[in-house]
Amino acid sequence: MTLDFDPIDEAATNWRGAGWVAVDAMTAATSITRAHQILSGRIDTALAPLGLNFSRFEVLALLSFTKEGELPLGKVGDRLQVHPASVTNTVNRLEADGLVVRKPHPTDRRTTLAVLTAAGRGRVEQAAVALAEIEFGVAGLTGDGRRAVDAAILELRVTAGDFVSPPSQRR
Amino acid sequence: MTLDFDPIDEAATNWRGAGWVAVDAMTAATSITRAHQILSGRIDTALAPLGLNFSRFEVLALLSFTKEGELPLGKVGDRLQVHPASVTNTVNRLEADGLVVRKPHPTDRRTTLAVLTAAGRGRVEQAAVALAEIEFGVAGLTGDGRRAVDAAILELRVTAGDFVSPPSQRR
DNA sequence: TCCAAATACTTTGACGTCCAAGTATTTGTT
DNA sequence: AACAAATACTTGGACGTCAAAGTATTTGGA
Repeated sequence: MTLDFDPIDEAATNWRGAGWVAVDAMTAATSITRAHQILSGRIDTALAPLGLNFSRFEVLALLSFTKEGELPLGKVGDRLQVHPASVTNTVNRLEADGLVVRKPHPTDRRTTLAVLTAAGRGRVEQAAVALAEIEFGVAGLTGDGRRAVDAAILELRVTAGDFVSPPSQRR
Repeated sequence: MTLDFDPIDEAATNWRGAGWVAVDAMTAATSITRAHQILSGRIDTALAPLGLNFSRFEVLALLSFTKEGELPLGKVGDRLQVHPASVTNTVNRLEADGLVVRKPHPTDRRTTLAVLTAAGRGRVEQAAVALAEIEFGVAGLTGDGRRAVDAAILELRVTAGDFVSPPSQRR
């Protein structure tokens, strides 16, 4: 199923031939889409033996960075930039697997906390190792390539309103 | 819901603090994931009034580049690098909207052709204009940024086995 | 104090993607 | 010629995501 030509390059040629504009924008968008497909596949494959996927892993990792290992569900969504319904769904699964527990917020009864269990803490450590081993799916990207991608996408994220001020000290 | 810090930068700091390795790989992977979210959202928003999403648009565009406006479903999947089941699903919807018609292959009865209808051809032209107007969601990426992203991700796609030989004449 | 508006989360439903299995047809070998 | 293997597509099921609506609780005025 491997092609003997670059499908994105091919698409660009076709677009120009059809007289369509914004070809460079199209190739950039298509490249990013394909890169995401590749990463997502590699990462999910690496995490599957641990019963995790990237979303679930991200939640566990986020919790593990907090002092108490707990965070309101809403905060989780904000940090990871995912829809509230997705947070609910992800936490449901983590809870079913005993990696996280829901706990009422001590003072605000609207709020629910996700709390990392001991099992969850162990699991996230394993997962971090597994992901480091496959370099988060970006094996194939040199250090320069990674920096270039980060820098370019930073512009994109700023225009999307991900955050207001430029990071104080970006390496 | 806009944060006052860069969540990816924040994550990198946390990872280093936890003593986890492959931090640069993590940020690259996270950047790409977030970029995909942003693009996908912008593109789907632009296409929604036309009753399309990016997948459906890609199929129509691909068909429109062929001489006869038709292609076997399998070829569509190969070119767009999506799962056969997804092609079936996408073509089902396009067919329900009258943008495409299924036709038996003249000589191989296993094969089904997707054929662009007149309505489909009109729709894809409109969609191409709509997408050019929003620059495929990559507004915010400079020309340099787009080239950097293309080049970096090309390495990634090659290691993923997307195609065998480097493109003969990549601009 | 009272109540409309905001906030936090869940539920439901529409889609999309992939995998695995199933059906039909063609190829390649013996 | 016969048949196992490969190819092409569809189906069904498990998951994931998002939008919109629903429930509960807190906030911020009037």
